[in-house]
Amino acid sequence: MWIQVRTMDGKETRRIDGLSKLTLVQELRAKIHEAFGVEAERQRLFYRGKQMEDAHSLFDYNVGLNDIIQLLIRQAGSSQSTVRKEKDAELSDTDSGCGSGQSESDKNSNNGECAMEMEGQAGTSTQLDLIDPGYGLYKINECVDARDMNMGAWFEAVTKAAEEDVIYHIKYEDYPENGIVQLRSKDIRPRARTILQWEQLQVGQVVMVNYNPDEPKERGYWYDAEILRKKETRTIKEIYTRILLGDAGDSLTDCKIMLVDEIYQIEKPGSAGGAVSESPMKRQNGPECKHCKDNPNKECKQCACHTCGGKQDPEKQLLCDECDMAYHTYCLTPPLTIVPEDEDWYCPLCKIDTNEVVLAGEKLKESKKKAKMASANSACQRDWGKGMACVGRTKECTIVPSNHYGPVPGVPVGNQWKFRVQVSESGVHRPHVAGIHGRSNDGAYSLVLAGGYEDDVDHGGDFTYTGSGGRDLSGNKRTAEQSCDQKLTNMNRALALNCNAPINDKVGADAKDWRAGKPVRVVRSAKGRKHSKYAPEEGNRYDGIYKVAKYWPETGKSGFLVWRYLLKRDDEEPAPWTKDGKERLKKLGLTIQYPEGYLEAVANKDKENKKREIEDPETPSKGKRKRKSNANEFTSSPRSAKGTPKKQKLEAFKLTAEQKKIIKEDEVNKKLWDEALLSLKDGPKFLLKLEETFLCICCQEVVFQPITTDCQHNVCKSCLQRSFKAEVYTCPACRHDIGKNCSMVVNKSLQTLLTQLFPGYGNGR
DNA sequence: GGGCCCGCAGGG
DNA sequence: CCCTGCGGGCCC
Repeated sequence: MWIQVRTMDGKETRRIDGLSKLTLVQELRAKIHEAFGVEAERQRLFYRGKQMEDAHSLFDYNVGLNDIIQLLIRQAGSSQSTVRKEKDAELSDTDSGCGSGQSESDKNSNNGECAMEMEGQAGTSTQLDLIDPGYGLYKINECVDARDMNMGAWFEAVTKAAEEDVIYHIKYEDYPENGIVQLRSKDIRPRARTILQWEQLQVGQVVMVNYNPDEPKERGYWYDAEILRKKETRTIKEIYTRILLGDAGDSLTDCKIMLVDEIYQIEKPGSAGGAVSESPMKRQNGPECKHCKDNPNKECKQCACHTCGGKQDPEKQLLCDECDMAYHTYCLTPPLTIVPEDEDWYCPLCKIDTNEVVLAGEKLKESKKKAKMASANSACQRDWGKGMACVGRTKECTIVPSNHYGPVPGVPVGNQWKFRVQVSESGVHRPHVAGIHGRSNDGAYSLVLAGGYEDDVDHGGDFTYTGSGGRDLSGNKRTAEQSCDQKLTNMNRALALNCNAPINDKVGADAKDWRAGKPVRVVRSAKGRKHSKYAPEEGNRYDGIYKVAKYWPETGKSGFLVWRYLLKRDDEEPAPWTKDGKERLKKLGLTIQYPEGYLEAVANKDKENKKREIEDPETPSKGKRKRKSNANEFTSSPRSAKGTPKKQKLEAFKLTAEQKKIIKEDEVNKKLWDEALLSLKDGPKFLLKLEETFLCICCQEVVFQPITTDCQHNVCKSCLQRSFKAEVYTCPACRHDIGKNCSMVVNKSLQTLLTQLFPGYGNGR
């Protein structure tokens, strides 16, 4: 498998090949060193906002195919705090220290960066008299938020002094030990006090959110963030953001915000007019200690004395230099009477037992789901996850719902994909492995012919198909020999329901009028070539709509009962193996599709193998040979795919006369239509263009019940209503004032067209 | 070539 | 949550 590594500033992105799911972060670092020339020690790696630690694998972090990992480059020869920080990062993961994985050095990071003026006075300072220094935007004793220069998070602070309007002397309310810190005015702003409602949150907006880079599911510190996506269903509300780490442009992309009802508006400098002396409601940071949640009355062996758990006598607690645990001098055996003067002190556990295994085991303590996975239990010697067998989807078809019958708009008969996961992404056949997609009390939407059952007969225009089940799949298998009778349940029942006849689970049924049955999308896989000459040469091909003409139980070759189905083709688009069909494929310029970046990965692998063979020509191990032949097999086909005639004129997408008429009627969207219609020449791709053109900015799907605004944007009626409910009366796309009294008339012409071109797309909305 | 066995996705 | 499954790569 391969991934992308991108520098934090987004300026450089390189792909890293030859990875497996079991690749460790330290191994990845070596490859990044090769690709970027950045030594492992200088790399800070983030995946979905989470910092990656050496001992873990890509699988541990759920890194998927072609995902992006962000690289933050440490300055070479940076101060001790860097080293310290790295140690903390490791500890944060073992959960041995304090806090929600937010290291002590982060909080103190101003130490090295800013001049400090120690002031005897401690404690928080609210309700003090505001003093106007005579210049600048803030008064003395004003409640502000101040940025920590190293981590980029904002903390509640109070101004203590000012020099001109450039430097403010501030004091962090929760970190009196930091003393007085000098900051420039750009790193200070009025204390956040406005919580934004869900409806007020818009894509592109920059707000202040709570986020924890080490433990994204936990409460953390307060960062500025740009909203990238909003997702809302009946039960969930999700916001994905780009976390901004200071003003150097560093950011963490695709960070999911857990606390969506604690998102603050960013106050403009000077907006408080110096009026804020009483602090607004205190914002909550993540607890320093996950175990006791910072409860001072609770004993805690994690953040307080590791022996007694007591929090008293902090000055008598010794910190172990290995595990960072604290021990009262008097809780040790034998007790110490004085604090030792040595630089390093190791606790009894670390001194005796430096075995890391326990810690490593703790590290791998993952989510419940992961714990149940086979790879977590079995010792798993074998490598896996290098290829396309275990990858997840990177896209999802939203143009039609998953229970959609009939063709998927924009996917012509003859469309071909290398892997099943791509077929799933396209929406044509969603299950990853299963042959039938359906619901047992509704019907089947699609099936795949892959030669998995050898009693199946394929004549192209019709074929017989065998149901699923009746196999012993224990041992985590996906297929096996028939070992018991199949039942007409689950997917078998679903497929039977497509037949135009009352359901019968005893003897099956014949359709009265087979064409009147529910449509099934049929995909043929190259695996079916063993038995069928209609199977494609490579990958999986969409062959159009079939109907279930009849189904019946039968004793299969195995001797067990199986359910069998006769399907007949009923599609106007010609089948890919017919003369017409072949011509059409040419006209549409259809070629097999590979996952993004797949061909490069194969090419790189090929190169690697060749190189290895030159370096080591005498001992080509069996494994190497095999891999090489595989790679060649892959690379040869794409070449022929690329060789398709380029100048061949593509068949344009055809709109009906009526559709053309309605487009003219949709005058308010003339500009958009004019541009979209230019893509008619691209055939089925026209629909993709349309999808893009009429995407609702709120829900990120094709607009449903569209309202066309004066500013010529199209938004779903329900999305706009939601916005109005929150008393936001501006266009979600451009902020143009729509007016409270907007009548919200649905653009009927547009709705008619979209329904025709994307049948069923609004179902369930 | 063939057995083995992994996560993902979906339904129930 | 659990169960199922006409993929697909590893390794003998």
